[in-house]
Amino acid sequence: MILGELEKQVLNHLWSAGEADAKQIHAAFSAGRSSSLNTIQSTLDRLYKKQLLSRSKQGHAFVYRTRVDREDLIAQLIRNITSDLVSHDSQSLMAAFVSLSADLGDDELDRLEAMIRNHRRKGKAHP
Amino acid sequence: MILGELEKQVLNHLWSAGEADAKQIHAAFSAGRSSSLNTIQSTLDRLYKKQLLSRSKQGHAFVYRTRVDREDLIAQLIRNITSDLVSHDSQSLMAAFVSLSADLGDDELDRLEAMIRNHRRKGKAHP
DNA sequence: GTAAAAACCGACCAGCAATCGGTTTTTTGT
DNA sequence: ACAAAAAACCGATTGCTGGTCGGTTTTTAC
Repeated sequence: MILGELEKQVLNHLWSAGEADAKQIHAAFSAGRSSSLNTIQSTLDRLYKKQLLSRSKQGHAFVYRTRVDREDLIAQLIRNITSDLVSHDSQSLMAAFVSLSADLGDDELDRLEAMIRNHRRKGKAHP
Repeated sequence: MILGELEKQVLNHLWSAGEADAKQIHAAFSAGRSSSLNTIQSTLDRLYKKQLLSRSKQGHAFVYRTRVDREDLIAQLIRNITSDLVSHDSQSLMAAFVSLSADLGDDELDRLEAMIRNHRRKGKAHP
């Protein structure tokens, strides 16, 4: 699965806003990016069909919410894009990630190491 | 930039073989995947135009080589696919990666930590 | 110099994101 | 209940990219 620009922006908005309907998103985007309300609706529908959003009618219009966490979606996208490129071992992926984090500061590296430690603990506690 | 299946397979082959011409790749793929020699040539040409391959005439035909390391390409793909999704902070990307490495074993986590340490040293030594 | 091999050109199809006009359905206000 | 407004839905178009080759030109080899 691949995501377009507008789709990503809509997801971003929903991650920070929590929930919104097409009209609200259109209003929020009107400053800067201009897409018709219909376009926003189509995009929401596409994301809904991709099962990245859930929706329910609250009052007049559909209100959309994300169905995935940002990190999980990113992880999924990475998995897709790198499949067939990192088949057997995870070595390349790890190396790629380290190279990717070339501009990480010391404190960010600290946090990453902490995450790894935490991940390790969780793996042990929750087999 | 996004890569198709065949493009990835061609890159994989070149990473392991070192170098090859269209005919050799076509021959290597003939068992399993079947694409015409022309298709392989087109794919090589597309990758060449994307500057992912270099080529030179050795003897009769163009011989292609990769111009990027596997890890660097993966890193670039990740950067592209996640742009606009991880703009301001790198936190999400790190979290995504940790979630991505859910199936990493202890020794792989060890290696990852070693890579981070090494990366840190390099950053200090080479500012 | 001719025949084989390779490169190149151009075309076509498929899939997907973005775009939006127009129509139907639903909601709302009187 | 009905008309107006809002929202959802349908369908079409455009643009881009990968995969696929046929056919033609250029290069190489004998």
